[in-house]
Amino acid sequence: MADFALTEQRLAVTCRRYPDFPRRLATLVRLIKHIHKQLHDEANLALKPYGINHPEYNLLMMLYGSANGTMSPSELADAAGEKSANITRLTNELCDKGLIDRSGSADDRRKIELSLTPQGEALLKNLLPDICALLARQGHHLTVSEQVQLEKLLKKFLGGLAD
Amino acid sequence: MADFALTEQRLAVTCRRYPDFPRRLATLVRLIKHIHKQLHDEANLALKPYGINHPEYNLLMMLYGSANGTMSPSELADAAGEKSANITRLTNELCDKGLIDRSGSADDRRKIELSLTPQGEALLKNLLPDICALLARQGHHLTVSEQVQLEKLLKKFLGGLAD
DNA sequence: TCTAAATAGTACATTTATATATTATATATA
DNA sequence: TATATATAATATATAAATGTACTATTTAGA
Repeated sequence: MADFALTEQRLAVTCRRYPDFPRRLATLVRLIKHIHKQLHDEANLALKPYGINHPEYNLLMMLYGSANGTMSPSELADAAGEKSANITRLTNELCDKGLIDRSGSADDRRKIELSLTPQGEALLKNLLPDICALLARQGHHLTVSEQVQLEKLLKKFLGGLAD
Repeated sequence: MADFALTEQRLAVTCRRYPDFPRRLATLVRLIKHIHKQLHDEANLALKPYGINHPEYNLLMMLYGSANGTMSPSELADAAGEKSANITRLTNELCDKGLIDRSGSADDRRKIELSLTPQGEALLKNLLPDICALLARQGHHLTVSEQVQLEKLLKKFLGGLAD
């Protein structure tokens, strides 16, 4: 892991050179970046044996968690935090792999409905034990109450970003 | 902003379908992803008028915060969380823009030393007020004590990811 | 000293992501 | 109804990031 102490050292130098620099907030931003990168890399590694990568897994899980089993490309884009143009490519690949299905919507013919195929569901059921284990391992340093607290603070942080 | 409530709804469905799914940790991971994306996008937007993007800004700030004003490409890669091959491209561009300087190291001729040019420093001093304002705005929902608490928890979380 | 292994950086090919423009359909309003 | 505007999805071109292989130099060990 990239030692975060070095980052803090750099922030100290930065504040010495530019005293107005908001050190605490900058620290938070860099922590988020480091954590995100680490989570992304570890997920990719865990998913490789199953032939998909992290963004693809995310799309599958969005569908798995949808209320009625289908989502439009733009809903998927919003849910997964991907640009809609990227969704076209990713869903193409997932279709090619036989993991999801495309079909035109009846009530709005501009829309497309995406859904998991039986193979897609089977793949998820296959890999979820590994992913659950990964998540458990990634969080094992935190007590439940710390997780709750962290969730609360992150939600508040995210809430403030919209304005 | 993508409403996080929808994400929570999807997680609820997921847990109903797959009860072993570690909902709390998955929530944390998705929060980190959402926040990271938002921070990244907002930074890019703020930096656009200055002719650089977020990754380029990060590299400049790593150099700005370095102890002696120089870093090697691999140190930069480590600090900024970029792959070394990507650093070559990014530093090429920053050189072309006249914002950083490349020079061979005297004691190890495999190494390259990168440093900010006067123009690079000037650009940073120019844009830092905007960036500081952005950071302040992004964190304005959090009290100082919440920021401290969040930093503590994120550090603990990051620490557990290395193992 | 000589050779093998390790390290630093980059070039090139490939993959992944984004921005912009285009097509088709739906909605609102004159 | 007719026309303008908005929305959904994608195609295409461009940009950004990654993986792999390669060169040059240094370090370690026979």
